[in-house]
Amino acid sequence: MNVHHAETETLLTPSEVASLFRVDPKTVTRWAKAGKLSSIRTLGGHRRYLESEVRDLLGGVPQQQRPEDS
Amino acid sequence: MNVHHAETETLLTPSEVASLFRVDPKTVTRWAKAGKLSSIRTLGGHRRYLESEVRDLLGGVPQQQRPEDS
DNA sequence: GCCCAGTAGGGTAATTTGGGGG
DNA sequence: GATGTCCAAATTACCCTACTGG
Repeated sequence: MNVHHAETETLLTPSEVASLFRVDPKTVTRWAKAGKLSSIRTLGGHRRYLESEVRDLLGGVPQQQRPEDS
Repeated sequence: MNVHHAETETLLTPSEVASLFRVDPKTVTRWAKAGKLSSIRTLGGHRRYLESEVRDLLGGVPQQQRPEDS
């Protein structure tokens, strides 16, 4: 059981997530709006993202597509 | 296990890789599909490429060092 | 309260994707 | 076999102004 408490979860800012994916911060916002990425809201309305989820979505290890995969 | 920190890896866009190789961006996509080049996907399906791998594939051509990397 | 980099929001260009044919 | 081009649709980047975070 590795259930971490939310308060111990590291949060990332939009620009930090954007840098990891090499996209614009606005694009990360669209992902959150589209439900592709979960987000926490500050009391002022700014979004924060779960580092663990972002790392998971990054895939960690890039993959090479196989030529004969159809 | 040798899990590299892909999240610290600098990523390149398709057009950037295409410019470095002096080919059409579509050609870079074909390289990725053929498994000749590893790639990461954004949540929207766009590909991002590892700068280190691209540099390596460029064949030992000395690259211009950037003055500031922060 | 002021400062200012970052973010939200909305709108418009630019890029990328995938397929097909040369 | 590999590459460049055309097409339509989807995704992303850049523009602005106003507000939040520290």
